[in-house]
Amino acid sequence: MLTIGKLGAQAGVKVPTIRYYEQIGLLPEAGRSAGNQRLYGRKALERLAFIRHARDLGFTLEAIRDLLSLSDNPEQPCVAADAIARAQLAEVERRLARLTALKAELERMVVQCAGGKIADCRVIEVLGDHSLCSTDHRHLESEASP
Amino acid sequence: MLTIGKLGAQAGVKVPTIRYYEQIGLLPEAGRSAGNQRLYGRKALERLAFIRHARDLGFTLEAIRDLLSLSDNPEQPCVAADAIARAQLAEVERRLARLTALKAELERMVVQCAGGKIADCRVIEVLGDHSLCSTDHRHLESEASP
DNA sequence: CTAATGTCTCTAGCAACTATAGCTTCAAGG
DNA sequence: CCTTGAAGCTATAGTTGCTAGAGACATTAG
Ligand SMILES: [Zn+2]
Ligand SMILES: [Zn+2]
Ligand SMILES: [Zn+2]
Ligand SMILES: [Zn+2]
Repeated sequence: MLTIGKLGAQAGVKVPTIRYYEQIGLLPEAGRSAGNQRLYGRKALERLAFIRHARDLGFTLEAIRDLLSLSDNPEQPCVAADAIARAQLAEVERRLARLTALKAELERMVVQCAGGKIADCRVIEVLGDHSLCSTDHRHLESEASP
Repeated sequence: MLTIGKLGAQAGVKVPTIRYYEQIGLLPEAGRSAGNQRLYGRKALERLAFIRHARDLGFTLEAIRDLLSLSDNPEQPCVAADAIARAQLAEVERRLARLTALKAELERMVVQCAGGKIADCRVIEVLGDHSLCSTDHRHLESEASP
């Protein structure tokens, strides 16, 4: 049996994060020691490692919640899980496209600046006027984190 | 003079967002009409467009605050502005590298799944075990938004 | 003049944590 | 056995960049 600190160290997750996952129902309520401290077994470690890895791959906690409940029913078909993964892949591809455009614009800005006064700075100038940009990089749809 | 709604429409920024920018001091307090409604001139529109464009390029509000105060001093040298832009470029490049790795892993997962039961699903399997990954895609340093 | 927008303030909520405060429990050394 | 320090507990508030709602006032079109 692991204390919360050991569990966190093994899974690479900070202690308050584990408590947060329990609070939002992503981890089941842990058993407690005589002194009211949480205790975890191998299953909890596996579940937490799953969460951690999925987070590292950019899945949202909502998606992870669904993936976990799917993985609790091993006899079901896996199409739903695959769909979640494909949606995540599509999301990553959209961000990649946008970031690639941003990178191009930022490089252009930085390269074009001759390094004089603010009044002549290309960085400031381009930031004030999107028509100086070479791509249409604007935020069209919503976008989430990492 | 523009009302807040017209200003937002011209700059492509939602009305509550403008009020939010004023609240956090990114926009100066607007003048008011007789009936206490905010009124904006050309300078406010330019400033808001600058903010919007910088946001679209991924700068944080903190960075934008600095850029704006730099652009208010046109006689100063522009090295500080260029440094902010270069830092943003570096940030974008780091995210790009990470997202590229994520994309590779997600593609591998999706392709390898044969589409049977959850118990045999490669997606679920890989999520539970990072050693099945081909790259080290983990969250090493902190990372900010889109 | 009335009805439909538009605007006002204020508060609360979103994701996914992180930090703080003030307490209790545990493990190890003397 | 006792003390000290680390680790654990709860609860609350803060982070970023907005967005949504309630309820009241202003403006404008017909
Ligand atoms: Zn410059
Ligand atoms: Zn642009
Ligand atoms: Zn599958
Ligand atoms: Zn992995």
